Amino acid sequence: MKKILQIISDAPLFNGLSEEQLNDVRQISVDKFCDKGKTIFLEGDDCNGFYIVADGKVKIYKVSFEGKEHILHIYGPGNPFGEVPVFAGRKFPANAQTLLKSHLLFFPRTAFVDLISKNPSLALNMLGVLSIRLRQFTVQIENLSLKEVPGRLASYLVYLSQEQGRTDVVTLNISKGQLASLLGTIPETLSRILTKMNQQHLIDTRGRNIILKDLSGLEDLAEHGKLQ
Amino acid sequence: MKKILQIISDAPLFNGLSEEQLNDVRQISVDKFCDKGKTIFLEGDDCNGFYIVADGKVKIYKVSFEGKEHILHIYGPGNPFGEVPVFAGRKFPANAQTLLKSHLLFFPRTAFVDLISKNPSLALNMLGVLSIRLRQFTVQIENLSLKEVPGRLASYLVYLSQEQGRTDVVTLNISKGQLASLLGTIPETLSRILTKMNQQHLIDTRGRNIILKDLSGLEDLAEHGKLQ
DNA sequence: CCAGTGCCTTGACTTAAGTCAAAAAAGCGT
DNA sequence: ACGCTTTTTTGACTTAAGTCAAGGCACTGG
Repeated sequence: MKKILQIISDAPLFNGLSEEQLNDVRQISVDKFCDKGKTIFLEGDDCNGFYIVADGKVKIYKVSFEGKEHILHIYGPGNPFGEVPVFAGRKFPANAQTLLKSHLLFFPRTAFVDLISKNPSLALNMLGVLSIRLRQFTVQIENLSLKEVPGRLASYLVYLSQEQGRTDVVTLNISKGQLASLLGTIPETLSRILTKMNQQHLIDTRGRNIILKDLSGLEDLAEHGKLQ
Repeated sequence: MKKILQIISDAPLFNGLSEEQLNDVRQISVDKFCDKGKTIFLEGDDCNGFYIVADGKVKIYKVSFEGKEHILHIYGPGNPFGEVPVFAGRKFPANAQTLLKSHLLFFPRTAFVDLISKNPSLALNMLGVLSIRLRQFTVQIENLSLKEVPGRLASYLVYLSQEQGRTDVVTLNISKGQLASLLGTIPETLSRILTKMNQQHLIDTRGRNIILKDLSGLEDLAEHGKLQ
């Protein structure tokens, strides 16, 4: 287990804070250890603070009345989540569950708000975090409403390629079922589209490794939308 | 034209600020008058500040490669927009255009960041604004990926009913074409669904006035999704 | 090594919603 | 009130993607 102060100082949210400020942050943090598959909160739950992933993986998701699930984000070490109700009303807007055994840091609402009020740079960092989220959501909404599933998948592969710094091959760090949910579709459809992309020599799937045989073709598909 | 100070003190973003702080805000604001249909910024444009609608109406939207448009928000007096790049990178994530002749207040980036650094309550207000946006986006994403168009329309009507404080009738303040774009569909589909809802005595459309004949039926549809 | 479980793929079918085209209705300025 | 433009509706058709059901694959633990 990494030292808490180390985790905190590595998190983008606390970037650029002084030693003293980091210590203040540490003072108010509370450790929480969760097994895989543990529900952290549910949509509509009252919120009295937010979390940062110290270790492990967490999914943030919505569920329809029929039980269908749409994953909004998957967060790993250093990522905060559940901040919305800290600043706007008191209820969580979505559900959170661990995908792996995880170590979380919990920051109680009032103590954190006090801290932000006293540290302008922490406030600006938090504004940055929320703004980046908003930007990501605009992309997600654009994908959902203006692109078809092949375009969304291509976008995701291109994004992974940038994320992992490779143009030849990418590795999925989630299951294909979860990927389907993240792309706003179902596993069957995702599977069929992967097959089609294989046939058209855009990619070559090897389990969770996907060989990018035609990155510019994928970029094109991500932009213009139509497959085949 | 309302006095600038009045507009500023009415905006939720500046709620609870002192007389002096409001004056500081006013000092850095720049007036901008736009005709109807004027593009304020385009996705990818460099940003050096954000706006508040003083008067008029503005749409924030994304455009697909084929030119199809999805409206993310429609903002009226008191609403800020274009804040994302102020705190996260420098480019606008979407397009903005006036729907009416409008009066905007522009806040230059650096001056505003200085102001926020000195006024914790302004920082908290801005965090609140961004958090509310995030919450709205989670609802939009849920609607797009987990509900069909009838469910989205029903949600919107229920929302309007709450917004306008009436359970018997609501008034659209945008065209049906714009509503279609806001719901992530096209005018033809929206029109067909309105006809169906009429047939099932859920509503009764009278131009831009929609009589809610069965609000609980609409709530049910918004929740469970299926029409007919 | 084999059974068992969960994950992924494939096939046949259904359906929601998009496209294209045209008509009808509603607004708007003169 | 008139003609013009824009918005909305309707119809016939196409298509992307969902549903349901079955089968294959792959990893796990005994």
